[in-house]
Amino acid sequence: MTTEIEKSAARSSDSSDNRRYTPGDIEKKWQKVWEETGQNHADDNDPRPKFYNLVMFPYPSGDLHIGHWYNFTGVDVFGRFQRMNGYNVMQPLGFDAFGLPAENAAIKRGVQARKWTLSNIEKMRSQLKTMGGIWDWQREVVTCLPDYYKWTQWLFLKLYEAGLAYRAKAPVNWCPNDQTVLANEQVLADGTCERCGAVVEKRELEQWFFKITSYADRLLDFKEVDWPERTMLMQKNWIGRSEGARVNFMITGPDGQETTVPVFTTRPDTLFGVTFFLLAPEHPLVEKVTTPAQQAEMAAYVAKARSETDFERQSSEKKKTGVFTGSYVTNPINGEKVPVWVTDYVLMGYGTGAVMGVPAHDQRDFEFARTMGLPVRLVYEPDDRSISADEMTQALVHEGHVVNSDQFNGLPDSQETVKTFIRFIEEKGVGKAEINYRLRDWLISRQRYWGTPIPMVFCETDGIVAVPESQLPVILPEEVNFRPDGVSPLQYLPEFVDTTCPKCGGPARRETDTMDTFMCSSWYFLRYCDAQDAEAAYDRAKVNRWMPVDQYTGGPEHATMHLLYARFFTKALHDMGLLDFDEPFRKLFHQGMIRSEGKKMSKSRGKTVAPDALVEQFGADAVRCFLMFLGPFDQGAEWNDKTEQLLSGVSRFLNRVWNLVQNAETAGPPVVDSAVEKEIRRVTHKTIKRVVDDLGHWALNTALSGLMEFTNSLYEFAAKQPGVYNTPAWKEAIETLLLLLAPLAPHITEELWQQTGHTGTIHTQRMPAFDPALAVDEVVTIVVQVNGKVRDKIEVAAGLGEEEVKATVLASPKVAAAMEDKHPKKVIYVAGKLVNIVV
RNA sequence: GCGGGAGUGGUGGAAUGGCAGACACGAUUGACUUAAAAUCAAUUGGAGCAAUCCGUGCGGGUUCGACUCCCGCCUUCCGCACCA
Repeated sequence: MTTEIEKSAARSSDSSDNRRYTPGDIEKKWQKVWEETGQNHADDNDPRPKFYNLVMFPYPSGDLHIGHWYNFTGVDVFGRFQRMNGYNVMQPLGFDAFGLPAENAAIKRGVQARKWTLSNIEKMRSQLKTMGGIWDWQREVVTCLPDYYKWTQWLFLKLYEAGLAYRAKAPVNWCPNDQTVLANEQVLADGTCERCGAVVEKRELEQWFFKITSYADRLLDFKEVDWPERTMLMQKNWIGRSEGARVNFMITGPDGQETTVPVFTTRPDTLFGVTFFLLAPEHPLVEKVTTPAQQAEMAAYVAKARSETDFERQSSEKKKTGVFTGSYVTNPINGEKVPVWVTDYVLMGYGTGAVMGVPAHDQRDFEFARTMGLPVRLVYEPDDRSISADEMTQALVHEGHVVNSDQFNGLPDSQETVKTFIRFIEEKGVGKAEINYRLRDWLISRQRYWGTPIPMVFCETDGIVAVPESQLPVILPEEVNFRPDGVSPLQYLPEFVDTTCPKCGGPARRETDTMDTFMCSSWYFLRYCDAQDAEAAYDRAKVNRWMPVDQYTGGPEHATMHLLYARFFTKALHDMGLLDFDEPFRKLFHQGMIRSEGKKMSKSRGKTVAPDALVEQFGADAVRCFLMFLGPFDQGAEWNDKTEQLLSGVSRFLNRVWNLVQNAETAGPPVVDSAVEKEIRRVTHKTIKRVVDDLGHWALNTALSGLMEFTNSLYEFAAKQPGVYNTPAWKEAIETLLLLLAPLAPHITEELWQQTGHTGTIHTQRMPAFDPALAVDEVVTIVVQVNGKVRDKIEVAAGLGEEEVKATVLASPKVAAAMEDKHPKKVIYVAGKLVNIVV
């Protein structure tokens, strides 16, 4: 008889048992060991094949939230998996450290942007270390430090030398209240300033651009990459290639002077249908061709268009508006004169800023014609019915055959017809075939302080002069005063602005704009290959050792920004002879995002959840598994009150894995039952197949459920036959479980690996090899259907032939009952799976 | 408007055209406990006493057989959006 006190004592000693799973201690212990043994550093000279596992680096916003953890855990699981497949995995991390939030913190709270950023990095790095990732910290890059941005400046100079950087006037977002330029992200969807709510205006400023448009066609070529279809499609749409023609019209101004105005059109086959001509409000000819009688109305219209936000102006719901210039243009194909109008639906930034109006066959032109009472002339007619221009309610697009077009009448609506027209205008010398892109040149100037200074000076005698390489880096001053007056605070620092011209030695001013932060992220993956190089941006041999990136992981929101810029950079550097390849990222994967209240979890958007408390309570392994168990990695997850409940499931699972190993320690001697051992081996090898496949294609949630099922069946084996403990098959099973789980839960598996008598780290072991012979089923369950409905399930020996299986099925009483004495018309047989009897 | 995803129990989610709901969460019950937590065991899509029937956003179709393929819708998320 045990007393209550004794029981209680047993319980409390049980709870302090040192064989209990205590993630906190285990995780700290192993993280220290891993760091000391340097096992996460990828050596350049390692003979194993390389695997460059890259994740989009974070912005150091202040603290690491659960969304970061989700992202980085998935990447780390994949990297660890590849390492266990025998690769020399390089998995670096760094910080994209220039950008607006630091500057806003400086303005609002008076902290120095640099200090704010570096302390955030410090904090995030230490938070990140608790997840036990294989980040190669020796390769860390921080883009706001001079030893990095020196080379960003150097790359700018290289692009400038190659003729890929130029300076031009361009409109920027201007807040009249704050007296400052805003980034596009700071302009809200309704066109107001995110800080003060004032309506944002456009201003023309001299800006630096990169000629990304000259790479448009190269960027449309995806032959060398294995990317998600949708990402390539987004880039294709963004680049927006359209084939067509440039056609020259002749405007006669009020002074009688003639000026050639080209238009771009994808439909030169509708040239006979032109009934008016349109100019964008910003078009340089507007003032010149407007007659005195129209001047006042035109000036008002242009001023209004300029003051409108892109959002207001580009709404397709908006009614068509416009003003007649009073002038006429000559259609080169038939010599007809048509009126020239100005309208805001023609954009200065696309094509030539001038458009030929073909209302019969373009919906926008049709609406414009109806609003302004302009004529509509059909140059295509449907093949099966006749229509009249007066009765049309919408434009006729891509239908019928050519009419009212002289010798072209009767041609079908086709690419061939378009080409026929292009040949004609080329022969006449009034135009030529042309390809146009939606893509614009990349504007990299920012009237901001916290960014890489543009290494250029302005000299009165020599004009724009590049800072020589030997004078790099152009250091960004740390102490500045912020004044909300629309210019970079750098302009108020004479010690920064005033310099001497590198060419003539005379007085010169430095460029005070800084670079778009996308510049920093367009080459960081190269710097990781040689992060500590003080002599060069990167060593060619080292970059060749690691590039291209084998696996790149990041959010889909970067499809048309960062991913396009980085490809452009790589191609441009390749063409300058600075790289041996021209595609940076071989494989791409977009992880989903953790959302709260439907929106991406991020500090700038409000609510975030910190992982620290969860890690403290359940351990990093449990949090890692939990996040990966939420669903497919590319789907992300909604974070709400119920989400965290799922953590207890994986936490229990890890405890069960732990206890499974402890139970074997206290179990008696093995009792060998060859049939049971065979069964254990079968389950083990089926699991290897499943989990390895899943880990290989990012199905991390099902990899985990496979391991849970495996663990559950091991418990069942042990419950049925306690003698299985410590049999060779059992040991193989436990070893397999630990190896397969290691990428997901690195700490507990390392600890148990040691406990089960292994030496050396589990993480550099190879993944267990799948042996198909051991995974073969001996007995299979055949599903029996009658007319497609399941009526019975029959167990048969796996090798049984078709006829024997059918005979067994037909002998089933349940099947007989379902068949109701009818004769089988047809019997479908799927080997090892199913028999369907059709009666 | 165009392009691309996604719609499955109370919840997160599984399912090479072949047993819908694996694996978990939650819930209910039981064991252990003075009690709770933890753990273990059982049940858990709906209806029905049952045999059985009904169920993967909606409507059609292909097929012996459809969550899966095809056509037409609806809802929702993402990207682009007056691009000539």
